Amino acid sequence: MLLVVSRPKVLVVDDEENIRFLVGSALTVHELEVIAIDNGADALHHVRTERVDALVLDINLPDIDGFEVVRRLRASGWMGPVLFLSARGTTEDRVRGLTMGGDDYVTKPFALEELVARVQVALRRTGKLERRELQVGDVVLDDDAHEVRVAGEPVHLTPTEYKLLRLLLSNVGRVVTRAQILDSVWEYHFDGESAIVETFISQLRRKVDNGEEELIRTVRGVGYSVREPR
Amino acid sequence: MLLVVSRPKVLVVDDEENIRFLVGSALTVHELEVIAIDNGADALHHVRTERVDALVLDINLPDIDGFEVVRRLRASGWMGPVLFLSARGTTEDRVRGLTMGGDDYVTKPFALEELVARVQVALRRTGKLERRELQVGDVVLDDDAHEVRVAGEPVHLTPTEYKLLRLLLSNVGRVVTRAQILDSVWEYHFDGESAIVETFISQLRRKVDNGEEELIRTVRGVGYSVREPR
DNA sequence: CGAAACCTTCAGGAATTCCTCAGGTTTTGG
DNA sequence: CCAAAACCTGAGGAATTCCTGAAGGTTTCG
Repeated sequence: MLLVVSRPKVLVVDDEENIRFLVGSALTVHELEVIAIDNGADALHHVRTERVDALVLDINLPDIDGFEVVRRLRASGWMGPVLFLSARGTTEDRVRGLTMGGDDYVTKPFALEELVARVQVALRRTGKLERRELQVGDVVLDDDAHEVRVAGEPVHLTPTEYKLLRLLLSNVGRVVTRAQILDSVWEYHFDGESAIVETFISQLRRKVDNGEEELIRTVRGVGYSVREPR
Repeated sequence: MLLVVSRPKVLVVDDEENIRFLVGSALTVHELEVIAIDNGADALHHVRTERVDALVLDINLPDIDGFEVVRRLRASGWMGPVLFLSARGTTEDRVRGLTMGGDDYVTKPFALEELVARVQVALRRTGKLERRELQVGDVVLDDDAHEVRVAGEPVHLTPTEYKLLRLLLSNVGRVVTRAQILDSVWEYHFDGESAIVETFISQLRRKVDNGEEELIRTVRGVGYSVREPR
């Protein structure tokens, strides 16, 4: 296991207490250090005086406009990734225009999960966070690139296929029951009669399970499992 | 037989007496040590001062929000698994966003068995609980992988064969009567004339009982038994 | 708005598993 | 030693479970 000497530090800047709390909690739970600030001036000051690895920044701030904050930071040499928050519709075009240099943006309301994921991607791109990969045999699932490779060759998976493969790979050596799959990949909390799991397993196999030794084993009457090959 | 020096310790935090009692009992029955606490502050204190291997945590606590509890624990370096409890509907989105990093959540009302299962899975993932394996001689039945190995080599069993072997192995040194077998493996509650037990015992022997010393002994007029070899 | 990508259901067919039956083998008791 | 009881085991049709392609519906994206 890795000893994390110091966690990546993310500055969350938003004037809404609620957003700060939600985003802050989400990032903290995912093992990031968080500083929450409610205005542009303090944000500027903080980035200039302490190490900050990424910025989550509302565009509409009470004092300095979010874009202006970034402009000044860039001018003073800070090159970290920025994730803009903006209300839907209002500034989408501007955002698109102004966030080219590797920066990103999400519109409120947003899914926390997605925001966390994007922050992590940004931190990994800048080397502040390790890459996360699941590998079994010659199948690699790269969570950052959101990409799957089989024997080095990229393979296109649909979102659901991806989730399913991810679930299976993160349970190597363990059987994943159909109920677990339905619960985790779909949101079914009931055990109805549906062949949907089979259908997707079938598709996954076609895409990922190339020949020789089968990656996804059927455990009759129980579910499916991926076994580490010898 | 293994001498368990110390059982995994699970902290149950919920302000409802009822829930604490139910969850606590269920976990205790499954050989886990349980501490029940009814507020966030005490929970924090306990985790920081004593070894705690997993947390079952209500989100709505009287003092500190469940997420906040986890946030603080993570900040102080505690990395154990957390299973959140939440009322259905109220916070599902937030929960989903905040529990990606290996944490889990169940919505009330929940099935106790499912909760216990999830806690056990979490503890196994973090190495606090051993794999569920039954072993006699060179036959190993791995309940997680749902797999049987003989002298290291995987052997394929059908679901019924698996259930039967499991029953026999979990009764090492004891005779399992035909009635018990019919009752447990099949749903027969009557003792009709049926050679089905013999048939499956026969198949099991062929697959699992490799030569030298027989694993499954016949106890004439009674049933079958597996004896720990010297 | 239209096209493309994706999700879901369904149904026929394939594969596996179950279970009865019947004949053989071993054990027991007198 | 013999007969009866108990057990073993192979075979095959029935039942279950799983696979997979096709088609229709929904969502996403330009």
